[in-house]
Amino acid sequence: MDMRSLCLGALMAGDASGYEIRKMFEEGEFSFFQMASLGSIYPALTKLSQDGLVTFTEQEQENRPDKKVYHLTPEGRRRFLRTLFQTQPGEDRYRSDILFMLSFADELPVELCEALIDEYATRQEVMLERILSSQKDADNTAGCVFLNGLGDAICRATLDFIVKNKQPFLADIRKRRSRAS
Amino acid sequence: MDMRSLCLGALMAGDASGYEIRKMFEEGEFSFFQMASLGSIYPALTKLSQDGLVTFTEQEQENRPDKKVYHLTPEGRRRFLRTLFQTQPGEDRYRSDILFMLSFADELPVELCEALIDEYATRQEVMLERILSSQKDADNTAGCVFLNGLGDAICRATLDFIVKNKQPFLADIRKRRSRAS
DNA sequence: ACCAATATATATCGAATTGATATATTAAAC
DNA sequence: GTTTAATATATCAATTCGATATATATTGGT
Repeated sequence: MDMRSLCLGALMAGDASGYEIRKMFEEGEFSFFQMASLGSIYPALTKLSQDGLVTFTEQEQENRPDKKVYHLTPEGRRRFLRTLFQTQPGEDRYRSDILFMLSFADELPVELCEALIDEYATRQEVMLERILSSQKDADNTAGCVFLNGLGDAICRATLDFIVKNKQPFLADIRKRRSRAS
Repeated sequence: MDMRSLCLGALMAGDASGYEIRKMFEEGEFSFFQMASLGSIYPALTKLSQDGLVTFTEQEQENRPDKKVYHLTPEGRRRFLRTLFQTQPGEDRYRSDILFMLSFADELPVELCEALIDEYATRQEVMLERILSSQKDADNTAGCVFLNGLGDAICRATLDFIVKNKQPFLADIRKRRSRAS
């Protein structure tokens, strides 16, 4: 899914500036399964504006830089929904430095392995907290309710696995190491 | 984690060609939490070779194009491990077109929502199958055993959630739709 | 027997994306 | 009173992706 479609999707929920769209991907509704940086959002919005799929009004704010608030045109809305109908979704991609590093556990000090696992667990806890607070919102769409539930289940399964397997894993490394020496 | 470090990591397990390294990220051990395309692997190997972190021997194969088999130098190995010690791992990133599309479930036909969920479940089943067959390997490192277990747990939690929540979710969409009309 | 598709293998290149930085102002924290 | 974080847009070099070119062998279908 290209950045222009992602921006159209973000504007489906209502008007927003580029900065606000980034927040939707950084902290908001989309942050659990998509991402977008400012360096890709601004050019995408410019292009969408040229193509007539969005319009913008420059809002002068007191004591703030001007804000360009983008708004989906009917054609933009139609185009986005058509994209959803027509495009076969790309493959999911998960990228984790921590898990990559942990795959070399045999070559690392046990303390580092433990630190990596703890860091991974902490991040999952933070994500779970964010999901739980998002679940409290009353105005969630059906899709958001489902996706929050899925995220909740995955985080819990991950944390549960770590609680049960961290110590056995570290013991396994120590055992292999003593056997090798 | 940049591509050069990923390639060094791939070569930790043994000598490999660029094509074989891609397979490690596409289908093999790393495929669950990292990715790398040929267009980034080949330049990275060239650069690593210039920097003396890897060497390569051109193997003439009968009835096959020549194969450049890359080999980690002691310096390359040291550099990689130092990278693991020093770099604080980047944030995990998950990107899913299907889940993004499902967040607009309220605007989509119920049939499309169901198809998207089914497709998501199928992909998870395929991944689980791959993890299970990887778990059968006798020569797995401690890290691989742990990571396969984690992947297993996450896939099962995901599939379990879908089994329990797919029909209620579709019913919720239908209910909201009838209420709106 | 023949044709298409898949697999092995390297390499390149345009297009897209990231991540950092520049610019400017305000609010909050310390 | 000074630094840090937040709001806000914009640009740009470096990186990465995805597609394509090139060449050959094997596999599978008709």
